[in-house]
Amino acid sequence: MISVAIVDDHKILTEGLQGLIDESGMATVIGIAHSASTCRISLGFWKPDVLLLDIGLPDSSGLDFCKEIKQQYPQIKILALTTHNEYSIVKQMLDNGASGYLIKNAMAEEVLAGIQAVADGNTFLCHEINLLMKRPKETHIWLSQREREMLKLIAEGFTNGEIADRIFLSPETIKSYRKNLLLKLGAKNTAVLVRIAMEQKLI
Amino acid sequence: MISVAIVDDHKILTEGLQGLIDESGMATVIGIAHSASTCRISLGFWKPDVLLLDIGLPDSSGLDFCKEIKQQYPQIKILALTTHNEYSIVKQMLDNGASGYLIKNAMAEEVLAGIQAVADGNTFLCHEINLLMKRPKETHIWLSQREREMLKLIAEGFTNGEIADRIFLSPETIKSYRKNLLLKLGAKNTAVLVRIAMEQKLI
DNA sequence: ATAAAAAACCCCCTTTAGGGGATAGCAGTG
DNA sequence: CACTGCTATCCCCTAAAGGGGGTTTTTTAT
Repeated sequence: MISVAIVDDHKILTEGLQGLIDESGMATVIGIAHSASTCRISLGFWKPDVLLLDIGLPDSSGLDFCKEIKQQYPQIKILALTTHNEYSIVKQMLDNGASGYLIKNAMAEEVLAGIQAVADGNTFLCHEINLLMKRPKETHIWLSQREREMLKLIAEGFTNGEIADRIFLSPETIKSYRKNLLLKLGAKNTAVLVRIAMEQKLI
Repeated sequence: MISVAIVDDHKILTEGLQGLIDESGMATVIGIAHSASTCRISLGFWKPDVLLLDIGLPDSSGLDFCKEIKQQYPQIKILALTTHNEYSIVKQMLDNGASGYLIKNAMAEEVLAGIQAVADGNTFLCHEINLLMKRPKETHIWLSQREREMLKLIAEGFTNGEIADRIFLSPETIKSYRKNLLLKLGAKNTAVLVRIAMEQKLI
């Protein structure tokens, strides 16, 4: 019997999940938390095999929280359960140690299949996410650390000069990065750049 | 007994909701749809008293769908059930005919209270949304039709001149709108303008 | 009735962004 | 070893945005 813990602030969803998992016979829910902080306290007691983790938690990003849990409890398999179907979010989640990724409109069967798969040490992606990740590389936008940093500063309204001062680079360098970002994201100008960045959840 | 229909693409959530409502004794779920199109077909047969409606449907915006349903079936009370806690979304939903608004991290009791309230002809907002809507007017951002239109065109990357051509106005007028938008949203430049617009779901 | 708003328009001037290049070190990979 | 990607730098020039004013008409709400 696989022990499962759930962290999600959608209370109705967690109740539904609990019923679904407990009735499956293959796994049992040993704990539910509605925030990262309460989960942090209880996780040591629960010691679940699998943790179902949402990203939009009220007090923390599931992305950071995933990394944190994996460092403290490397044996716990993390199965992301979110509404996000953007490449950058999925990639970050997997990079941060998640063993699987489900989107919330997945079928109930996929949740159970995912729990089974990650408990067995495999990686599991639900159908829609699997299709997303298998798309040719060119359709995915992926930026370097510096580029993401730049993008954040641009979206915060800093000019090239201000960014240069802030991160101790030449304004001309910032200009180059900016041009490159426009190219990479296929944006005509800053307005579109910021829009795409937010749509793709790059910032 | 209040008859309830649910439209939401999160299958696990709808199952949980169904159990919750059916067990309450005060209402019964007579239909579930996972998309606007399937709901559109079934709604005439179901004739529910209350419709629980999500916004992030795969094939349509719940905002538009709400207006559509209200026009065709004015007697059906619509209770929004979404993840969005932005003023503009709540306001648009209520303007489009919704009788109530719940966010998905609300307590189970609030869902039942909401169903009861809207079935009785009252307006119902869950606790968090009630607080949000009661905040002083100045903290809410609300734009005119023209301003929203402008904002969309700016976020699509059009320059003042291009926008002017497109909507047959003087480029100087567009400039004025732009300056005004920066003021209203408290944005330093276009990058911040677009970011805030997307954060507040104004576009 | 009258006061807000929304909607539309105009001028001057400065700053910032964008389009077009080009160069070069340095890390990791086949 | 060549190649690719990331980092960082520089120049020229044009286009666009932003800051500071200002006016008028129409619509909408009280």
